[in-house]
Amino acid sequence: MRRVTIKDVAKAAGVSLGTASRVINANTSVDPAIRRKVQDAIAALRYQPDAVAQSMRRRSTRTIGAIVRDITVPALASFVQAAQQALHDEGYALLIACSGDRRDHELELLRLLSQRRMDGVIMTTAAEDDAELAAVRAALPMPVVMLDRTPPGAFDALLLDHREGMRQAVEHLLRLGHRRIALITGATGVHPARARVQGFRDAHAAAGVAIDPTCLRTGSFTDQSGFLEASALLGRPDPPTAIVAGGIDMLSGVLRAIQARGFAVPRDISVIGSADTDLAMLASPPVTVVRWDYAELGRAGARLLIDRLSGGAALPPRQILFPTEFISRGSCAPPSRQHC
Amino acid sequence: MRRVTIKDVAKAAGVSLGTASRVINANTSVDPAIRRKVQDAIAALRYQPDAVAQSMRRRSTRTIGAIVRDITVPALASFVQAAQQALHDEGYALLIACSGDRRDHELELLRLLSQRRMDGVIMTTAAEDDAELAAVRAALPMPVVMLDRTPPGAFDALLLDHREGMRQAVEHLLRLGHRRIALITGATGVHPARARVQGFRDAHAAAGVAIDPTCLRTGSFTDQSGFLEASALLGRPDPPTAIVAGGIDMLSGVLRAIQARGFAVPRDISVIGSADTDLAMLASPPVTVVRWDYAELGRAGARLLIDRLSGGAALPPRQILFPTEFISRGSCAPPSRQHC
DNA sequence: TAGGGTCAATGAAACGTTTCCGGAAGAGGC
DNA sequence: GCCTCTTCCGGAAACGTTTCATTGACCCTA
Repeated sequence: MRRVTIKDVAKAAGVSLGTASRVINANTSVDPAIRRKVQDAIAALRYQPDAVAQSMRRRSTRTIGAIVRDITVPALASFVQAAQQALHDEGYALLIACSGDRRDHELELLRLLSQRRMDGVIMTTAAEDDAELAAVRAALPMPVVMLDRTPPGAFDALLLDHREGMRQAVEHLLRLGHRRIALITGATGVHPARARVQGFRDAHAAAGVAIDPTCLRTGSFTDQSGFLEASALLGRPDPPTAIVAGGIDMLSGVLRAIQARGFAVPRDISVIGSADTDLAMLASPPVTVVRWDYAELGRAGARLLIDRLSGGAALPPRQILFPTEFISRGSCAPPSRQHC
Repeated sequence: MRRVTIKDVAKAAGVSLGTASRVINANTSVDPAIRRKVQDAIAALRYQPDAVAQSMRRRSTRTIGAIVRDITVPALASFVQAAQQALHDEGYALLIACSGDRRDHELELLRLLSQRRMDGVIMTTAAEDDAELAAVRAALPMPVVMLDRTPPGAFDALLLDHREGMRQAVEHLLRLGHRRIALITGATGVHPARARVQGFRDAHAAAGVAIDPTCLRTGSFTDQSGFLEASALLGRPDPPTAIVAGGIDMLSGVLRAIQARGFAVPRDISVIGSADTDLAMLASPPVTVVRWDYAELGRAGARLLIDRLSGGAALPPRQILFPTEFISRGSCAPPSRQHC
């Protein structure tokens, strides 16, 4: 059973290929009677245009590629879902790929997306300044929207104000009396880690409190890293009295480490997370977080891409900064005396 | 700057198109010297085959479509991620689409995936017996793997043994002395809800305990539904002494309802969840769950599809039943007297 | 040496669209 | 009644591959 093509439609309607195509794409004028006949043929044959052939001819796949660290992270999943929905509404589909924040995976995926002729790409990157990554990104023939990254070069970007969020979080802890605050975040080769470290410093500087450099842990953004760093911190003779998890999926690791050590939150240690989740809301006590709307980010990313794809190819790059919000819940308290 | 095509490669190497194609696809024999020349040309020009043109000609996109209820649900995200990884290893990409468990969304997405000539589809469905959905599914020209669904017709399927999992969970509660146990799950038009209800009945029957039909809530699988049903149950004069959340993202809703009512787990009410999550593990007390390996499911789904796509088109449909595991944690206790 | 058989390379067709170009037919103005 | 303009349709080219049928060269055998 052969697939029914536009040729079949044309034959059934007794018109030429070109005419059939014209009524399908409803752009130019065609005689109403003939249009009618073609539409009837389409309906009768259940004709569906072949998207691959259309892509071939139009040189556009109407598909966007997304490279994301790990779609298992709820925040990233909502981002992807929102982007997918917004893109869908505009007739675009979303191809997803997970890099695991690994440089070589990322390289391979970029190659893949370009070979598959994506119309656009939404991505994070494992390292903003890696030369090879930068070269490949720059050589990409389609528009790219960066998610919470600011690599050198002219890219549209969705940025979060982690700096201010972190500043508020640390300010809150300092006000409570904490003087040994730890920050666990990712490598400073990327915007969110850098911005958080800045906010961390900002708050300390404003309060005139010195930072213990060994309490500043910049490794990787994973849950596992959250667990390891927190375990190490808590195992020291002079553990911090508060830990800020500066990564969207690090909170669970930090909490596990705390649980494993038998520490109580917030009596023995105060905790602040980044990005809101079921876990943060329903833990007991509920966890204070710096949060933002990831779904809005997804929609904005789609918007950015669609703008570029519908005529705005030469627009200057736009970087949108999204606010973060400090939500105080029950996981912070003044430090207990024995730890001071 | 035109894209470099195989024609450019052929010209640069001084051979014909066909020859260039043959060395790229390395299938038939070609003179070593010529092969060398072509490979040099490819490297020099940085030629990348155009996947769209290849799809066009080969009649295969090497792309799989996934229709999933909501990728924000961690269990589904790990499924998707595992499937994507396994497919990627075989040279397939994954196009994702979220149906929100809405019948008409699902219909539209199926149309979309067929129009885009996906090589295969992995999907759930909002209703197994809906006539129109069934017709569209059956008319799909590519292999389909069902995720935890058993619609009529011959489909490969990944099934979970929710029945046995639920039986064990309820047995556990009955042993603890509970006599009013509520089950909140999705509509019985789909396998997981049906299987859970069966397991629920199995356990009661085995213990000779009667079921209060008003404690059997089959609505929809969402978090929100978990909240609403649990709120309603807890607001009754004779609330159940235990609630089983029979859906992968219902636990948070149920816990929120309990929290809102001011009930304590497990003193006032025992809780069991379905599918393991950070939330279940890190809540206090940690929540007893029926769990399984969603990533393994994803890999198996990819396997099923790849088998069919590489020669096994005529294989009889395979339905794989995956075990569930009952994990007892701290959220269940004997019912307190005042509720009995 | 003629003829059959192999091997490798060429050229062309095909995949299913869209779009451009030319031409036919009809309408309208003088 | 003729010329021009407009409208609409048909035919064909093009998008970038893969693959099929041909062809040409060469070797081996009778």
